[in-house]
Amino acid sequence: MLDPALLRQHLAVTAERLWAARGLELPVSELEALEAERKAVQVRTQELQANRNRLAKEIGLRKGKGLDASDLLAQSQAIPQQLKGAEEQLATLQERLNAIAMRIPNIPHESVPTGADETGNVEVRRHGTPRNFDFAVRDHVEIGARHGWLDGDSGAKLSGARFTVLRGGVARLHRALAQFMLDVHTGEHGYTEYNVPLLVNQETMQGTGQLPKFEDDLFEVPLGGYRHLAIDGQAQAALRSAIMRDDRDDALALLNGIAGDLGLQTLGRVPAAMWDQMHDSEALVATLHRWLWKRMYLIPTAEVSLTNLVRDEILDGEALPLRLTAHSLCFRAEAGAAGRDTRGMIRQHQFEKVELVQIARPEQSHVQLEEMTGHAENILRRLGLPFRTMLLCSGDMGFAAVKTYDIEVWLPSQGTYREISSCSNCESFQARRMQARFRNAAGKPELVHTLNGSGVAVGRALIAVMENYQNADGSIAVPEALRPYMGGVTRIE
RNA sequence: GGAGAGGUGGCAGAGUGGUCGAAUGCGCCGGAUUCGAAAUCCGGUUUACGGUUCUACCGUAACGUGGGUUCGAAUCCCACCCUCUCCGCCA
Repeated sequence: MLDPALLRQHLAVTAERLWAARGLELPVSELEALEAERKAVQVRTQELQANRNRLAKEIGLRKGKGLDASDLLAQSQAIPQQLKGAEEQLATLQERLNAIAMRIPNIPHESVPTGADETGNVEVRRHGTPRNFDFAVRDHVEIGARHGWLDGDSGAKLSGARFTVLRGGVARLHRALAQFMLDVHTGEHGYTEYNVPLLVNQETMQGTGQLPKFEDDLFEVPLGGYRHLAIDGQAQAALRSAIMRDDRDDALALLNGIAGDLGLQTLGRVPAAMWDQMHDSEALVATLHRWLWKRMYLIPTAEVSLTNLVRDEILDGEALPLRLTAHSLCFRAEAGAAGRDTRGMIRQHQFEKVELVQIARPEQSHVQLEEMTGHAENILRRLGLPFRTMLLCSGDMGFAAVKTYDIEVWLPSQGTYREISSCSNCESFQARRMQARFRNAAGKPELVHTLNGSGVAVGRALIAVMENYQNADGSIAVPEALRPYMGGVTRIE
């Protein structure tokens, strides 16, 4: 989330920057109107609250002394009702403002080149020379198929498209890669190893920015199973009628009845966005599920779990930067990638990754980004894989980042470099959502900067090793660095 | 899944309707004392949001979460979440 001050005091400039950098149009007039109203309503609400408190305190004082307070009591009678209206109005406004703010991406760092898409990315360095093959190069699918090492058909049988079964020496090589990466990061780069949950709640997904905007990219799991799916038909009909009559109180009562039946927490008021949806949509049941279901999400990257470890914490400034790493499974719905990279295991619904996360002081974070990118590059160097490092342009960066380096590994079968790591500095964007802070020199809590990077994607590293280390006879040489993890095996055949 | 206990400031822990944002102790910071230290004494020590005359002041909110009752809720009522203990099941 951007600093709210940018959306209040500097809205015009902020809108310009977002348009220039990411081609994003801010709803400026809507924000201005909501903000003006919020200010007025908040001031009025707080005045009413102050008034209530003053009278209640005075009543308490008088009663304590055994004095009569009936005049004050009479004055107080009307306040709760006025206050209820004002508080609801304020909550609705804040909800609407927040819903907009939570969907606005970060503003790129000044060192980031402006560009619309990946063609605007800038190569910053290159390492290693692609090998010359004196035989026809096979891609990882062909290499894997010969001995059943990579089995896409079985993956499809068990699960569907974008799943692959690994077998034998290649399965072991995959495991060796993950072990090797973890050992390098913990042993040489100063990271602490973590093992984290793969299934996380909504707050966690909001903290790192996957929610609310990118729900379609995630796999979700209904909590407590599918029995919560059943919504009584009569209750539904009654609710539909209340919505048509625009009767909010009745709708709320009915909603709470449904929530109670499902064993869920009841609502104090209907959230603004939910009310809008129920009004607009014929698909009432789908809307109810969306709002009432308790669900968890499979992480698309361990960045989510690792970064959220500092959510709602005030860290000791002396301890920064924190360096965290984890090897984890990652799950991605790949909703927007239909038809892309359908061959082989480049783009899977489930894959493994060793993730790097740093929690840094603001003045250090850009130095830390360079360092972390170096840590990821180091893995490829040690594996003897050619790569290049790209500075992403403004239009190609992710939602939360201010600056991102992609590391691309050479794939001989494609004759090109393919992304194997992405290292980003999010500055305070995630920290603000998470309320992740440290105590600065003045003793005041200040938002930390968060960084994350792949160190690196295990599945893609496997592909890169298979293709770059293939032999004419279809066997695969084991890179020097991995041999200790392969029981000394030098060749998979 | 069954039974029970419990969730309060950095920690421990009091508070069962009204000067309670919250006693007390520990910790931490500053000061006094001391050659110095310990001990002792004194003072201070949450966060978020908003307003403004914007390194300050004023206000609001927060005692697991969300509601309700009330002029007034940490305290009463309801729902949910989480933790702990015992039993059952299970990798």
